[in-house]
Amino acid sequence: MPVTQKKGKKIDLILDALQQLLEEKKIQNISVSEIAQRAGIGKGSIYYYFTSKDAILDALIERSYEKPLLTAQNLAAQTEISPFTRMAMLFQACQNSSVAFIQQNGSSSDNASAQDLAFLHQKYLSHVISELKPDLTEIIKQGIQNGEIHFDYPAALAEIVLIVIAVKLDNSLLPSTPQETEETLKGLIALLEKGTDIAPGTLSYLSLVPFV
Amino acid sequence: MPVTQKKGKKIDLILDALQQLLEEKKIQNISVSEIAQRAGIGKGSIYYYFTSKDAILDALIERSYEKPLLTAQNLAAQTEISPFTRMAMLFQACQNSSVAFIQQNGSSSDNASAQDLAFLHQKYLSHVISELKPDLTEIIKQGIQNGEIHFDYPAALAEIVLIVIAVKLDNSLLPSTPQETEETLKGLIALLEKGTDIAPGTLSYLSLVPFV
DNA sequence: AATATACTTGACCGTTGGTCGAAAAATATG
DNA sequence: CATATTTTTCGACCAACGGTCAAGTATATT
Repeated sequence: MPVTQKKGKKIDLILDALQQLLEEKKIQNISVSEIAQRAGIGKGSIYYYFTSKDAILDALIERSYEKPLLTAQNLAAQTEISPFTRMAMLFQACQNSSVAFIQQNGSSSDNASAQDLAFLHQKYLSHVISELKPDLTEIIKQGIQNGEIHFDYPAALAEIVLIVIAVKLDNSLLPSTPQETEETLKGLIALLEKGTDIAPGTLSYLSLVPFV
Repeated sequence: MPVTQKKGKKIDLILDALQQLLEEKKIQNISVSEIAQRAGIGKGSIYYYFTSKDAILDALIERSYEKPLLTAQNLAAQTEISPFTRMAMLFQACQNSSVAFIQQNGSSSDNASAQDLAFLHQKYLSHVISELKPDLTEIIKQGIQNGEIHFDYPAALAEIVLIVIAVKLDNSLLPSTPQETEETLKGLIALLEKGTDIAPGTLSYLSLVPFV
């Protein structure tokens, strides 16, 4: 049995504990001792595997997006599928992953300003955008080669789309009503279709993304 | 001498102290006692004016953007100036304000992961986008009426532009090299010009915005 | 002068993130 | 199997934190 396997098991135990606790309360109100207790290990052991409380959170977010990110990479490689379909699948893959613990948990007993989740959200946004950008860029580039998309800055376009969608999807940076989100999304689609010479309606699937 | 005046003086003293300290180190490494010490008052007094450490930060950010936001509102009202010029002025006004303490301070002796500034940045982004949105929307609406801009979702367009620019300007959510920022910006301009039937080049001033 | 109100303060409290040395478990070596 | 060596576990411990508070001082009101 390889060492990494065993080490991984313990690490997963800790991450599971944190993930559980995050569904109950906010990070700022979760102590390292609490994580240890929930994981059924001593507090000291936590610091054998992680350098800081922050590092645990980082690892959890990374783990949560391992699978959808892999999906994204595979998607980027499948050139026989239309770039738009692949984009749609990419966004779907993100949606379906365990973003659950990112969502607001208003039922908690403890109340701190909504801003307390800043850590989590900042990390989520940062991670998902930067990881997805290369794949989406690749997809767009292929769309340009196929002549289905007309635009000179594929990487920039990928980043713009990801930023807007991720920020609106997160809904904590700029809390919005579903109507407002819908409007922004429509605007983005209109801008993209007109700005990249895509046939109107091609991108309409984006509005089907199950926001919040 | 009105009471609010005196109270305001003390509050400004506290905010000044925090602003100073933020130029030296990260919030997580700034203690409330330290703020009090720098402000020349007792720690207890801080809690006479603010309910929490977080609230001090909120107030500082709000104070920092009072003037540029006022400028933005005035700008929105001046219909005789071209909407593009007003947009440029708006972005300039934001740049010139005291965003200094938002910037990364790599020279500090203490080292925590860059993510520690999450609070600050989250609040900065949230504040500046939501406050500027109505004004930019108004400017765009006027541009549409003038026939200078063609687009069906002015509010959405304002939000999209603000999100992308603010996120890239902040440069902490998605740390980028100046070249990458330049590329994204060029892409945004191209997308806007093509997507809203603006004459090419009209928006090029955006690339002059002194990014980081 | 007396009373009431607005403001100031630092000692104090409960908790926290993180350290540490020792113990225990696991593994390797003979 | 025993012994040596490394890896892993642990909770008492620490300094430091955010926040409270009762007691004090200034200021205004009568």
